[in-house]
Amino acid sequence: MNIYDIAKKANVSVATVSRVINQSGPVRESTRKKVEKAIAEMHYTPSAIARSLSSRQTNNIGIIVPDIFNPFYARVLTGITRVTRDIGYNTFFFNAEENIERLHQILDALKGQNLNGIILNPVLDQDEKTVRLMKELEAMNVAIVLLDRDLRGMNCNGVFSDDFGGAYAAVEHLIRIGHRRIGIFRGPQQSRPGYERFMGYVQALRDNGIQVEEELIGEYDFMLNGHVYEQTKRILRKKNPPTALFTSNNYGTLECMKSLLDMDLCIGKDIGLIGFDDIDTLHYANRSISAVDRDVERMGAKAMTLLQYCIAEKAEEVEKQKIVIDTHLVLRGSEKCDMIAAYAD
Amino acid sequence: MNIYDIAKKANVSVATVSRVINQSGPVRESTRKKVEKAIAEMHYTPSAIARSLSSRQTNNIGIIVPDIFNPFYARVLTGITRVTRDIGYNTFFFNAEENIERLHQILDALKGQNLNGIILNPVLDQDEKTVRLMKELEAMNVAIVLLDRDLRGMNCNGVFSDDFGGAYAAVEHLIRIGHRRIGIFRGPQQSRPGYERFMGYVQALRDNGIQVEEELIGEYDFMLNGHVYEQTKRILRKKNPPTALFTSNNYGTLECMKSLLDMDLCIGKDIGLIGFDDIDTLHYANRSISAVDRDVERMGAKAMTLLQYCIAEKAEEVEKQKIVIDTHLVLRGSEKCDMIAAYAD
DNA sequence: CTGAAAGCGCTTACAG
DNA sequence: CTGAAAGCGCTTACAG
Repeated sequence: MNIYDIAKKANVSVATVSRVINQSGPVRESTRKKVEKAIAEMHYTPSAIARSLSSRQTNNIGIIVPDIFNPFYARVLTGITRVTRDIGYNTFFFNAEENIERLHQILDALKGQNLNGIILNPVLDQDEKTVRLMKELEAMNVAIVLLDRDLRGMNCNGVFSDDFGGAYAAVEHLIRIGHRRIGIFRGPQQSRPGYERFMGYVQALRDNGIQVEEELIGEYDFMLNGHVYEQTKRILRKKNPPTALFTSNNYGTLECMKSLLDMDLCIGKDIGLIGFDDIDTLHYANRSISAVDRDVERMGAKAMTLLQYCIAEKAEEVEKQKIVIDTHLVLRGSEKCDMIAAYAD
Repeated sequence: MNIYDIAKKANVSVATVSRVINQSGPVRESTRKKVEKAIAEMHYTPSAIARSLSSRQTNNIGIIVPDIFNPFYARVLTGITRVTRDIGYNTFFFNAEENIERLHQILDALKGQNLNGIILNPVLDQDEKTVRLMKELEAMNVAIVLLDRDLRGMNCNGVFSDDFGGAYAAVEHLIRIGHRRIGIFRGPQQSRPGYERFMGYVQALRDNGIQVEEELIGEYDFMLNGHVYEQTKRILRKKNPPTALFTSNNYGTLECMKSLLDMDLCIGKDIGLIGFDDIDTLHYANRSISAVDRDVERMGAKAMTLLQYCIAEKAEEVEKQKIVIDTHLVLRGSEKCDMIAAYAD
């Protein structure tokens, strides 16, 4: 069944049927009624495919995340779909699984899809092929918004969080309550969140006259693979161990916590700990960790809203926007350490 | 740029270009080379939309989950996309947010999309409108596979887990180590997982000559909304409280655990606890809970494989398949209780 | 092995 | 306010 069947049944032309369906152009009230009746009686649903082909508008967008299993991205997705559902967009979902080649494949396949826009959480912040593919997509008139992670070599719209400010606030707080030796597990330095969070740490130390010490710096790839677990042990075995630790994402926090617990250290007493990104599940286990938090669903929603704006404007002339979402420090006691309690204000 | 541009450039007809792109029909080697060269030089990507319209094959499928924020579904999604990526399908993602009206909207919108198939995790197991919409979709030749939850009134393919067997094994184990008074928080009884898991509990008790007691049964809607938290308190305040509790999903386990911890009870000592579905995060907090576990990614992958099979067969004559994935009991000590240690074998 | 042409189901100027 | 017709970019018998 197609638009011709409806036209015949309602005794009008397909142009008229199209007009009532899309509310494009004028239709006499009585004609509209007839057409609507025919549509209802025949349970007609217009073909989105045919519509897309002739109108050159798919109303589809693509969302690419690096790891849907990380609750952070599940939350982002919730925020995004909460907006799309209201504006009638459909969402193609892709999980790159933190694999750069997989991302390339996805982007390549997307070229033929005629999408209105893409929200991308890049796997790597620095990757020529990603940039090349994104530029091809952009040239095909698909709007692009970056989320959380940046993409060097590509000036484009994005929604990020105040990674620097969040880390700075956390470390500054640790200093204010008396910590002087603060360790950090930093993320990849070629990635915006990894770099900015580390810079926030460095700046907070400097502003308080504390030297940055190599041996208090651990590094990992933001994954859940035991790196932070091992490094936590190593860093605490040093002759002059830190009294507090700062981790750069939720996975790092989990591993660090596990490591401390396995060493029989009491978090918030024997050692202070603040993470980046809150971990809900821990509240139910009464093991909450202080954290730099942000409204992740809002980030997703903002990204979608920005994308929609870009699609509407379409003019390449429009200034690219970088939206930065605030973070806030949530303190729950895990930041404390008895060893330095005397200094606390 | 379209297929005509390529045809012109390669000095062949569009039919030939189409043949080399799709490897449909014979093409002389030298001709193929010419066409491929033209495609490469012009950076041509065929339009998936136009292709879909003329071939009546979108190669798109839809995935509808009730709540992407629940790690269970994030995992399912991982399993699904791990298969789709290999077979060139694109995935429309929808999050119903446990809202039945939202699901109806989604299903309705999907009618025009010409999907090859849908994997559905229904919001409710019993809902006439869902069934009606699914049947309409089925009539439009879209393949359907149910996941985890069932849909009454609809005979269709599905991938489930052995809810009954898993619950039975858990409760039987509790009995074997000496528990006689075992409480349960059961899920919605109109839902397959809710009902089957409760039946497993009932059967295990009966088979061991233990009476099912109303006052040891709590009920909730599988959501994270405080119901189980409150009921745990209430059930333990009874004159003759249970020595062990069984929860019917991961959210219930979290709330129950929190409630027990807030009452200063030591899980695995003062009271036994087994949940349904494992909660990874708790391992990092050294608060692991024994659980009925299942290979969720595999469930997702199986669902996608089954869907693919249905799409390929297409014949409505093919028998509907209900695949049931095994569960296994993972014991970590939380099931124990000192009060009944004497009975343990 | 290759091409001409109809058709997929819509939208959209254009004419009236 | 309404309709005839071209066009969106492909695929697919059919003919040769």
